[in-house]
Amino acid sequence: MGSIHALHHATQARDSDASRHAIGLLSGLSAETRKRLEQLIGRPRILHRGERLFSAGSEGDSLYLINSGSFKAHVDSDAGEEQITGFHFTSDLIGFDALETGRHTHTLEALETAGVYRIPFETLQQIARGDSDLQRLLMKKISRQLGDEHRTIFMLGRMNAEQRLAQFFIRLSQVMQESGRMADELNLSMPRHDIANYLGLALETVSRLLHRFQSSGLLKVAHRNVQLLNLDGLQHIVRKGDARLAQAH
Amino acid sequence: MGSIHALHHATQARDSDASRHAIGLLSGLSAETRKRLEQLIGRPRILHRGERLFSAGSEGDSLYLINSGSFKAHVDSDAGEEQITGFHFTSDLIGFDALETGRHTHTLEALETAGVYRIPFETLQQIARGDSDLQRLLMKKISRQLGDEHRTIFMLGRMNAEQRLAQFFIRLSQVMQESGRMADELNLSMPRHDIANYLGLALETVSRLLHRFQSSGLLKVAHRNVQLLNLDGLQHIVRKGDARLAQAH
DNA sequence: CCGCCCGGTTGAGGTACATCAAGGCGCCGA
DNA sequence: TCGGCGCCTTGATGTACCTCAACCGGGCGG
Repeated sequence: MGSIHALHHATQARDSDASRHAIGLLSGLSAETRKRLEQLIGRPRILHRGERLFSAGSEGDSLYLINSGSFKAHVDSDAGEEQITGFHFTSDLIGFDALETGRHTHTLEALETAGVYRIPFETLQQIARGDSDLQRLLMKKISRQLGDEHRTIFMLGRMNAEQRLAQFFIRLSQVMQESGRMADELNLSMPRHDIANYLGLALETVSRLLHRFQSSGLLKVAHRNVQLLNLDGLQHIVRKGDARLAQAH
Repeated sequence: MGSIHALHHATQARDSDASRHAIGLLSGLSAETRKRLEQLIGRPRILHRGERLFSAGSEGDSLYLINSGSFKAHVDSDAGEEQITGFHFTSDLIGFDALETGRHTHTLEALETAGVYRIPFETLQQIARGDSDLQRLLMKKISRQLGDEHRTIFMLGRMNAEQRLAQFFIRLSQVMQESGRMADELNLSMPRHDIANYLGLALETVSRLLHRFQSSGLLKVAHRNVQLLNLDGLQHIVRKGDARLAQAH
């Protein structure tokens, strides 16, 4: 799911703090490289809900570092059908998809007010030429995205509805942990419609499953706030594909 | 589908010729770089059907250039369920998935006898440091894979069975064209089971659809040989999701 | 040349999900 | 305070596809 990073910030940091936060992701790099990167990126661009960072088919020669907020990435058919390929959140690096042809293969749309740094790819690569750590970091980020998409493909190809939703929450929880926040409370930044679309389900199915999960004591849902009460149980569903087994234990 | 490159070679070239072919994919690079690469790669490793180039979870510090033959890439659940994420064929560069953590996220298995060059990633990157064309080539290859996986995700999330199979053949046909061969005759290197798995369908469904496509005059299937008789019709199915429209015209 | 086995086809029946349809609820603006 | 409108929930029905099961045919070993 790209990095399935689509959570609300409970607190919105001041711009300067937030900036340091996202750029901090580039730690481990030499002071020299960091300095050059900081000069390169300038001020973040602000987007509001529904605004597009870029669209499928548009030209792209840059990467974008998400400083705050969240995005959905989607591809669209000629008929205008949309399929969300992943969600992205603070510290994600996006835009790799334009590298092959110079045009983006998917669209990135803000789920809430968000800020991103634009990083011209050519310049970034010049800097990377002199810093193998940065080179490695870039490869890691793009490789991670490949891994995320493999997981998404597995989900869509082999999992039933329960497994999909359970895995969705588990991965959101993991992302929370990685960014150092509570892993058992989620504030979803996307509507049910987008969750369903991402999972390849009808939104009614998602709604019913949420109800069932709550009845099973797996989680507690209030609007877009979700308390994860039994992560083991969710994990159990993903493995066995049967919710009844989860509450049995 | 990675590059959905899984076709038989109608003719098997001599080793030296085949080698030149795959390495030829690196054309556009400077003579100096090509020379260094050719020194780097040595002799190809030969794998037979069912053998694994690498497995999910295993350590990986190299890329692999497919010189001949074809592979399926798949991820597996704890329960041993397999989901094919893509097919790869001659001239594909694979193994990017290990870059993030040093371990592969999926398994690559030969569909037929195949030869691959191993390219240690660290060394490759050193060479790339002095050659921005090679750097760009690497990025293009990995970016292409991202684009392929986006298409796969769309297929699994939004398309019905007919659309999936039609798209499968269209993409195989495109790959044929790119490698300069007849675009209307396919010699599949994978069994029905793998096609079905990749498309997220039961193999019986694939079998029935093949029959229907043949009845509609869209293609002619004999064992693993498939003649594409009406690519426009297939394209029509992908767009509209309704085979009856295809034969109507 | 025969028989087996694997990959593929064909058929009958079940089901997990989508679709269609009718509310409910919280939020915003008047 | 009251509509009105998104967003979500809940229920009733339909169906695309899966599952189970029998069968077919070609290739290969004996």
